[in-house]
Amino acid sequence: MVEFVPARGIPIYIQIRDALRAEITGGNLRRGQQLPSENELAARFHVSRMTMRESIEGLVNEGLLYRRHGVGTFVALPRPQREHAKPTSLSDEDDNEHTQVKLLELKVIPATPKVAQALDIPAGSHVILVKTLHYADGVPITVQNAHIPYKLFPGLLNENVGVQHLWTLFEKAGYRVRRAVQRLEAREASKQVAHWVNIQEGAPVLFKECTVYADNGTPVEFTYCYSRGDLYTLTVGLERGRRVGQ
Amino acid sequence: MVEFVPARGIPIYIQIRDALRAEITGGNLRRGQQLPSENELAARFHVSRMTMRESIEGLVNEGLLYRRHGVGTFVALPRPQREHAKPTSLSDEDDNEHTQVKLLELKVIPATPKVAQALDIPAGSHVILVKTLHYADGVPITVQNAHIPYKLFPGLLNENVGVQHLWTLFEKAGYRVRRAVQRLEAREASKQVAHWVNIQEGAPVLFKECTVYADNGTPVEFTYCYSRGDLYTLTVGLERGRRVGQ
DNA sequence: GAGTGGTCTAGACCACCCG
DNA sequence: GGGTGGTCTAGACCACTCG
Repeated sequence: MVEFVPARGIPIYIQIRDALRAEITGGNLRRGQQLPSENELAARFHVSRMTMRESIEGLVNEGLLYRRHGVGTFVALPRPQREHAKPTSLSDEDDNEHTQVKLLELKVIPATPKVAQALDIPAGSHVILVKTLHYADGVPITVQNAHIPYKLFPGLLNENVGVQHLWTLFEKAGYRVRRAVQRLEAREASKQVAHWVNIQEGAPVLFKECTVYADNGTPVEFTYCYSRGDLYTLTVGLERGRRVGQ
Repeated sequence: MVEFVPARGIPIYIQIRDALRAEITGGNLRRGQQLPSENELAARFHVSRMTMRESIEGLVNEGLLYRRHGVGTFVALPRPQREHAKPTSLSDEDDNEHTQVKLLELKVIPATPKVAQALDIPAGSHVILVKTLHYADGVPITVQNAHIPYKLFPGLLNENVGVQHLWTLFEKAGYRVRRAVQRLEAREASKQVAHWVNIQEGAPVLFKECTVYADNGTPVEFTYCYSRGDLYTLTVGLERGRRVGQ
């Protein structure tokens, strides 16, 4: 935490933040340990205290540090799991190498009333349906029906849908994905779902409805998912808002 | 957004933030509308630009505004639902007046290995078991088994458990609840669960495991929940971290 | 009282976007 | 080029906690 040569091009407060994060996750700073005061850190890194605070702020938001007014700044425990849970457009943890995705259908259809409402478009508008089957270790786990407003992404049909996350395509089109709302239920498998994921009709499935929003609030995706109850666990990290209402 | 008399005792940036939030949610500022520049707002509220930015920052984090470098600050759509989803220690949306909670059991037991691991305490340590049944509109929906390290809250047994959220009790004891991790599955109802929520054995239930952490990273609660699949929907808001990795 | 984090100022220069 | 947000400074005073 002593030697520090700022690079050009990258904001200093981010460089300091990265340096501190490395110290913490690397184990040089132990859990519960108190950091030097903001003034001392600012002097050590040769920046103003405001800049130093900006660095610390980010780590507090990440949950790596916490502050106590009038006392000091401390190292929190390592993050329990995948916090800052990025909402993902697929089945939430499909990033590892043991998962595969198979494209079942890709076509333009009129939006059902429910889909239209979720996407905030007129009922019957064109939406792109992306139906996929998701495997883990070769076993089919999840059937997913994603709906995307055709107007927002008219070029989507030419892209490599199913291979990349839909999100990647959204960002290419200039929509920064920011929020998602999921609704979760336990249901009985319909005949169709049972067929796809290879279980008995009526067996429990985790049903998920998910609406994804860009940072300007536009809904960009509405998805139904059906996952095998016996093989699928959805993990969600929740965080309390920062300084909200205070 | 013009007249503004700062009150004493409350930080100005919070007062400005509240004023702006009211403008937005009140509908005076429409979605997509551009706000005056930071400089102009600072002048209007008679504060420095840094203070003005602090106000805006919070609203951006809440998702009410978004910024575009070199362009301006804009009003996002109203929040889709209960974003900033506070993790709640109960079944997640038990705040309204149509829900009741019945205390089934309250006792100290030795921690099972799984509970001990989740709470980061030695196996067999004392934990407080709070078993509750949650009703919506008079219908039993959820059975919950909450486990709390006895060492952290030795006085909990004397409190009005079951009436207030456990969280309230945590905060009284000086633990600020900050994060939670939930694991969700669809399962078949066991005979016991089926009995409590009045469904057939084998019917689908939403199973939830939840670990709750204080802001210093200490696990304060580990909970199992079983909810009727046909009547219960869990809604979760996800947000992308701010400036994470950037 | 001494030290900490919390708030706030009045400037500055930079990076980005647009016409 | 002109306006926007992004970064940064070198101070100041306040509110909180603890010994």
